[in-house]
Amino acid sequence: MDIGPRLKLVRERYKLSQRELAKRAGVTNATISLIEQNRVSPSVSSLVKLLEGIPMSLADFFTFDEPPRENGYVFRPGEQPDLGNSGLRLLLVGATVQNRQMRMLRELYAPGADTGPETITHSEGEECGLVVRGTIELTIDGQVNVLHTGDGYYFPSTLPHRFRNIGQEEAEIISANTPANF
Amino acid sequence: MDIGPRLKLVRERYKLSQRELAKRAGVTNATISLIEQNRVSPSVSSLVKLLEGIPMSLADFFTFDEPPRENGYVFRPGEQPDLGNSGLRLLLVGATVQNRQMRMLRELYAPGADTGPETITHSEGEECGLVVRGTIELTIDGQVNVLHTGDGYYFPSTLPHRFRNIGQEEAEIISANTPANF
DNA sequence: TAAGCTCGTTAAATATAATTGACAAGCACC
DNA sequence: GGTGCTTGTCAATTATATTTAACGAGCTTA
Repeated sequence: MDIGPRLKLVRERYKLSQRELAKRAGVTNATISLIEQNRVSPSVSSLVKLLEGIPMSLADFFTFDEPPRENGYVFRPGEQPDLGNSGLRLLLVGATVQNRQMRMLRELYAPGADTGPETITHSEGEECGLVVRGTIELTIDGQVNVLHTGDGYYFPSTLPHRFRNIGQEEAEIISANTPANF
Repeated sequence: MDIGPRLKLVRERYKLSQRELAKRAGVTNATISLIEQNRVSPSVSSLVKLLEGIPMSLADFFTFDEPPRENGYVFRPGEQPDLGNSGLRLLLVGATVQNRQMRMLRELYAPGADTGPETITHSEGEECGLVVRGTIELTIDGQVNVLHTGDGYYFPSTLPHRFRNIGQEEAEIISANTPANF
């Protein structure tokens, strides 16, 4: 992932010159020039300063993508970036949507795939989903539920939770959460 | 956003010691120690190396958040009331949730089923969805799109829109919209 | 008890990033 | 042509990050 071109893209999209952004971010224009040429790899703290000058979050920056190709509202499978890791694919619907209010994911769990032995907790928000295929063990606040095709869930993101594919085949969930930031 | 604790959280979730991760990532353990204490702000290139050793993408890392907590959160098919009409079933996930922030529907379109010749427009909100099965013609603001299995959409509810099953078989969409009231 | 391992931390040396101060190219205006 | 402004780039200095090499704490085994 080259930070340089990406930063340049973002900066130009916001119609800022190197010097303008530098002033807002509290760094020098030379820094931006070198970063955009990939001649240095900025420290995270510098990158944060730059993004605050835009402004944009780190998460937005790294999930930033080219503007929509069709009419901007339809997202084909190839246009759904994978936010997951091995055994667990998390395909984001609407990747290029800015300032989103919610996030929809197509979640594909390999047999045995797991969101991790430790549960996940967020500081706010709600999430819901529906099992399209397979068998999922969903643990919410210590309570274990087994979900089959057609079963859904809806819970506050503040509760610790964990997803696990306990079936022999791949499992698929369509999920949505709000607000969009994890 | 403190990188240090975040890195530590991620590293420990993957049950790696500083030295183990250092070896995989091709950096020294001292580097990881200093980063996790926020005594230095790593360069992006170093952070990338570390995440490759886990492995995890930058986007994942920065959208990763603190874990959670809460329950009666699972909804079986028989507990999903139908809000639709003939030819179009709209099954609500999480019917008993109070003061919901969003609404998820399992939408089942009989062949030819239609949300109506007139388009729908709302005063606010966003909606997104994913086609799980079948072929749907989605018209947004006059633009016609044909969606197949795996295709998704995300658009502001203020745009006039219409869904129609143009396939020979039943089509299924999982959708979410926010806020929850139509 | 001591040897041998792992863990995370640290001071000093080295490598890299950020700033300072300058340059040339482009453009507008007179 | 000349002045003044903007743009992005660069060399040398300074500030910061990373490595090297060490330390103490904790644990296991002999």
